Amino acid sequence: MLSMASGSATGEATGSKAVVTRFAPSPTGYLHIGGARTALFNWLFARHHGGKYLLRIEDTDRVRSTDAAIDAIFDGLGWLGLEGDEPPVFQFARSERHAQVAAQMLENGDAYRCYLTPEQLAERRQKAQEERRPFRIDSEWRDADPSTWPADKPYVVRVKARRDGETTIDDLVQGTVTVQNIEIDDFVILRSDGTPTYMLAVVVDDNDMGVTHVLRGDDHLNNAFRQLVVIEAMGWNVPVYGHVPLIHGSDGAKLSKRHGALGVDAYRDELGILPEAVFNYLLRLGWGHGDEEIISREQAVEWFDMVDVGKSPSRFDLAKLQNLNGHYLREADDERLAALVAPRIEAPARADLSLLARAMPVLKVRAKDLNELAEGAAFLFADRPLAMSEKALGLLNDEARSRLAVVHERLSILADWTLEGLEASLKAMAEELGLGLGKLAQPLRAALTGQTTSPGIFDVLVLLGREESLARIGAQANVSAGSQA
RNA sequence: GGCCCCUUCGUCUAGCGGUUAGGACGCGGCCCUUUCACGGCUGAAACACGGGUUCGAUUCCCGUAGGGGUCACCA
Repeated sequence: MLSMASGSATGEATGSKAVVTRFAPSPTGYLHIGGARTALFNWLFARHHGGKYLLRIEDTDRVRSTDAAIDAIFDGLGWLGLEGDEPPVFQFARSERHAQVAAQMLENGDAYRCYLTPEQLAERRQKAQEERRPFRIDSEWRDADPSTWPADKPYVVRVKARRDGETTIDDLVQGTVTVQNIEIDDFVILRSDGTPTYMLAVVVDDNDMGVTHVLRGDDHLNNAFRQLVVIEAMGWNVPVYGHVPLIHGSDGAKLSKRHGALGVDAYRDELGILPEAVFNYLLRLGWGHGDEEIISREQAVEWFDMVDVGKSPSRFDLAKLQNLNGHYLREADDERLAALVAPRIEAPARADLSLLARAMPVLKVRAKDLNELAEGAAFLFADRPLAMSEKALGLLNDEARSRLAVVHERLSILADWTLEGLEASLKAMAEELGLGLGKLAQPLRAALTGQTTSPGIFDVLVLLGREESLARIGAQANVSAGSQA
């Protein structure tokens, strides 16, 4: 048995030990953005301190855990580059060990068999509510002599939490938090079917895995006090805790799976976001380093520490993520982007990777996600006759079409089909006609891309090549009004 | 409701007793310009409220209000 009236976990206690962190998701759904950030912080903290970052799948809830979810979680972590340093631990596989610990606690008198039925509990709970007084488990089995334990009735094993004194946790994020022990209930550690609950398993596994720092969402802060009961009963080392505030939706409500929280796979597949953008965005959500905004992985490892994690919850802001994504898109390798964008193009059969990669430098500056990139690239692979947008059509009036005829004529005899050659030729043409370059460029853009916006017109001409360009211009250049193809 | 936590521009944040309260996203304007972007410049925009402590509070303390979390044989 440990100390008397109180237990405590201090931040300094393990300062000299090698850091071991862990991310322990329950596989009941995809890896959502909040979980991803928790994983990120654990990874970063371990890297920063030269420690280890482990993964544990909390699958003790056999009904809600699925293999698909496990795959989705590993998939998401892999995408973000947050794989564990060792093979993941599957909690359910360790249930025998958990039961052993429960037995040990039973033997030491730190836990007891409780024969209260769920119905009895529900009844008491309801009664407490009706009388408007706080409900606390107060099992008559708590102090029953083991010799009176029925052998043939179902029971759960409850921890025997002390009812006097208080417990303090020195949290890396939340600071000093103290709770009266009377608030900590005799929670269940072993279900009536003999399987361990999360509250037991998490403590046993963290201990056995040598976890020194437990960094997780602050929805677990209250749980930490309960887990301390088991830790103290077993005489184990108390880990350093760091409870990170949750991420809320843009409306301020808790970001849950039914309130707009997407899996990281959705950011990748549906929104076309790059992993480095998610990494950077999540890093800055709840953590800051002066005025720094664009932070590389390496820089993050160097700078990250829990003392800089804020105590207040933050809202998820998609616009900022997209802005960041635009930045990383512009920095990204063109071949890589081409490969990512090709599957998103309408006519994938014609999405020539090398052309796409060549076009990428002028395409990526005007996109903030892969979908926009694909839209911007679509004209490169469009079939003739080109589909014209409303606005593009509006640009192609009689006057414009007759100018296109001139352009077609002149370009068809242009020897130097390069950026420089085309620019010189078109500028000369505009000057001869007494027009601004825009008067020529806009109709030309419409004819070549079917849109009113595109990369620079000379780039478009070069990318499409002489033959295709002339064909597209020719299709729209006409002296007879109304012809559209 | 009990317990715990939180509160700087709309959002993410810097600040750690004395600042014209800084940066970023978003929004407005200007510049660049063949369109759209990018980029550059620039504008509007915040210390929730009330008491203290102090020569002086955004910063420290206490309330109030608001927000969040948690109260399972889920994790």
